Amino acid sequence: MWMDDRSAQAAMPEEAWTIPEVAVAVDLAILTVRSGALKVVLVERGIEPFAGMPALPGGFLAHEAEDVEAAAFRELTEETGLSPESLHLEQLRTYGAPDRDPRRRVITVCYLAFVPGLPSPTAGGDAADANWVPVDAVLRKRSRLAFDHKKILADAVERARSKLEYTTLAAAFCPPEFTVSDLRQVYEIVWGEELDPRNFHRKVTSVAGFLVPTGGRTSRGGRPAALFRRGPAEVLHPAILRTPSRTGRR
Amino acid sequence: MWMDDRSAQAAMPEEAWTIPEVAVAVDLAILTVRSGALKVVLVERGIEPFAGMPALPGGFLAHEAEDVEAAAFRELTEETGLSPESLHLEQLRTYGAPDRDPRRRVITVCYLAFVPGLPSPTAGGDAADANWVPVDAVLRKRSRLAFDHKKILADAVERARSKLEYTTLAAAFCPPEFTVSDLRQVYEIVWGEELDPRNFHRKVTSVAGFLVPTGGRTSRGGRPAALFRRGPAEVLHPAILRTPSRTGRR
DNA sequence: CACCGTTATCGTCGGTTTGACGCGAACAAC
DNA sequence: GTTGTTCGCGTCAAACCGACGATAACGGTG
Repeated sequence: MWMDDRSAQAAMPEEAWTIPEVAVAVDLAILTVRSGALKVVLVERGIEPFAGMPALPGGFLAHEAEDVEAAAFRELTEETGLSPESLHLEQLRTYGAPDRDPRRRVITVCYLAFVPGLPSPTAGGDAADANWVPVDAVLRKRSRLAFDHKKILADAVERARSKLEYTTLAAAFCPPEFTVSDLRQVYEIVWGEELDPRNFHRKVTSVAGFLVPTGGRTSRGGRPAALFRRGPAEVLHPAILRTPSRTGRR
Repeated sequence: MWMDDRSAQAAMPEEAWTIPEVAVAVDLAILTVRSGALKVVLVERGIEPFAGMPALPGGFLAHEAEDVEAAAFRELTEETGLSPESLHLEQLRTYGAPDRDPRRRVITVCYLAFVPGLPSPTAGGDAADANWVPVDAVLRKRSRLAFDHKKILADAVERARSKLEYTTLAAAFCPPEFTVSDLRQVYEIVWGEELDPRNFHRKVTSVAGFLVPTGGRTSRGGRPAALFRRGPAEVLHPAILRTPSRTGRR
């Protein structure tokens, strides 16, 4: 407590208790849509524990005074080379099980970055490798990640999926000019679910401020499709919900 | 990082850098519905900093190995005397701004407890007082809380409000047998918004598994109302949404 | 008992959103 | 021209919404 802890430390001589300090880390679930798949940046650990095993990028605070979110941005920049200006970076959750690191006590504040256009990560430091990896392969039963990173990744993916329901974020994964089909593919890739092209078209075009028609058209085999640019809206009104069977909630 | 941090520490001699350690606290937004109002447990700080100022209950980890969620449960039990069996306790967010505590670096993992039937808190330790306080009074412009606790409380209240939209939690704040009006009052109190009794009645009675009629009736002035028990459902299908004007989204 | 105020419950109405799906338009390839 | 493909419009029934009228069933008052 801010005040002395009156019950847990009551039996202890007062001068024996000092505020415990633990190592604080940040971990990053950096997600993107690439080559038709939802992918995450994984590094291969070069040192123990879990040497050789894939893990989420992350690290300890650089110094005692570093802001946690700043540490997340710093790690993101270091791992991906991305300049963090136009970045969706949001706190996911803090994982603090006492045994999550076999060496010592570590609690990790996890952040989710779900952004397009990131470059390929470059392995460095104690990371033997760093790559974009398809999420569905990582989340399969047999696949393993270091620490509790598989659970963290699962939480991050669920958060990313639900963000598409309520925000216009999906359009950011499309080229500057894109068709409704391009946009639909982003949804299908992230949700892992096929959507009816006609109903999807009706929904996205009826949300004010989501799509701005450019007048242009593209053709890729069938009837030419109208081109759109991203509109000013950031929230979807109404939302584009997944089928309830896939989420459990709602 | 799990591996050495290759850029932030690159300029430093390798042996000069050790993993920084910070104090980790938990803070609790313990919300309930009491005497017709949404209330939160606040303590009055007995020591600096912010001595004499109201604050959320919370505290540092008892020892280096204590689980974070266990620390939250421990603090909850200490402050309220509640046995934490049937408890909704969920992680809200971690607040880690470097200057949030004027004395030293502290990051705090915040939890939300939104449960009925808690006893009155008993002040102790360095807390000069502990009480249930109406949330709306605390969130007013002129009101102040220690540290960043006002922001934390605002986040907690928003979370609690949205939980009523998607879950059957509100029924837990009603007696074992209750009327639709009892349930509606919970919604109105938490949301700070009046609801149409007729539409509310239609909605809650049409959600499968939410309410189970007991056959009994109560009378409190007007026409006797049917009595219900809580049903097995935990999620609301369809959801009972607030009017969009109050939330911004949707 | 008649009446009234109050609350509960049912029902109606028009509007919106939904999923399922038919259909023709507009292209490319052959 | 024919075929295959994608696109985009339209239809339909079902679900759901907010607004609100109407009635039922009390307790209280005259």
